[in-house]
Amino acid sequence: MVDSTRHSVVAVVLRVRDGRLESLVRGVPLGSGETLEEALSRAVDVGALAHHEQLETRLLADGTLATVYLGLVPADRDLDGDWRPAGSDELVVAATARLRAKLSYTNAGFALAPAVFTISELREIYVAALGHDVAATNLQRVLVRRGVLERVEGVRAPGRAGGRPAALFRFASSSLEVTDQFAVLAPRRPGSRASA
Amino acid sequence: MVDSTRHSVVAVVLRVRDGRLESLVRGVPLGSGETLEEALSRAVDVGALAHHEQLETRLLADGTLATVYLGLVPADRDLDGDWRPAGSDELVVAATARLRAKLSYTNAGFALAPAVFTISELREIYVAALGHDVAATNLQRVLVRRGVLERVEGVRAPGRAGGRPAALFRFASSSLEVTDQFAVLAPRRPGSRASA
DNA sequence: ACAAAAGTGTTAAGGATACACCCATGA
DNA sequence: TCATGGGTGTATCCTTAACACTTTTGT
Repeated sequence: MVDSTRHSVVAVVLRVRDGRLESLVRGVPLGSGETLEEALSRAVDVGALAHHEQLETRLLADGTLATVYLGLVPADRDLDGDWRPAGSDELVVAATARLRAKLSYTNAGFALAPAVFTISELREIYVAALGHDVAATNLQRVLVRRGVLERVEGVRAPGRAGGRPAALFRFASSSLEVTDQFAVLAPRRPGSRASA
Repeated sequence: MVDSTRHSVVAVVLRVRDGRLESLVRGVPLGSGETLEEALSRAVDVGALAHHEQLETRLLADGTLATVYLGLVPADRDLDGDWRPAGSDELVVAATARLRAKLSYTNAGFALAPAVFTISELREIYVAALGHDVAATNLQRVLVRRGVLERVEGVRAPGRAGGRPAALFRFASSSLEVTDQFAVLAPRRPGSRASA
């Protein structure tokens, strides 16, 4: 047994700030007898992440075997580091792709949004993360229908330009849940209304 | 640097045989300087797999860090080994879950089906892999609509009990493709008919 | 009154399941 | 001609994007 391939854990963290998707990449070598999750928590403050999941394990250019994680930080939480616009870095692209997919069929938005928000604010986050326009009307309808969003007491006062006060919402759950079962060919499930 | 955590590559291979989903699990230690794919090809005959993809990397009970792959073998190809009914093994369960998901939104069936088949035969494969009943009518319609299946010349003669001869089909592609863009909130894509 | 922002009602289109019915073959 | 397996036509349901219209505020 030679001291063969070195192994490391890389965190690719994403957040939306000022209407832009930003990324932060950090890696640490995997310690002897250390868990992947333990190494991850050395690489980044896991407490600041509302959600994280493993992406893939790949051989980096420098010959180390890296297990890559995707982490998401809510808009109202701070995590300092070298944040950059989510660009063309290969790992960041993979992480972004995963995020976009999950925004479509899970409640992953909870991990990017602040605790309480208006539909307009949520729309900005989705636009930045998805990279294409999203209609506020449909965003609300889809997420409410799926039981992902819940109304919160009160409204947000309009700005200096006026306008109707906006209703406040929050995500019903703060852990990842699949909300759109894309199970084609499945028998029709009769009483499949939201059970909550 | 101690000779820290050992790393291995595990192949979880699935196939459908006699209407049942079967699994084969094989693992090898990752050699020094060896690629994950190289180790995989030592663990199993990759040439017999119509498709394979990485599942996850996890710490096994014995303390080795294992990168797990899912492999799929077509019904008309042979790969010997200790095939067992796909059961409750944790890795096999994870692999089965991934397979079921991919059967819904990709053309993954190509990796389980023989080169040419009737809809009935394909239905048996889907039933075994998905674990629930599938209507032949809808299976055909969904897959043909998506451009996943193609007609092949000729028909299969009926058995001794009679019946109409069955049309033959094949998969249009033999590499994994996403056929159902579950992209909710996306603007309507106008000319998105099959481009082939 | 008017502009601006938010929210609701309604329409239309597409995808998918279910089911009734027609087709082709062997005995 | 009847049973059997295969295939097509059609109806219905559901989800969702689009858009017009109403509501509520500030100036």
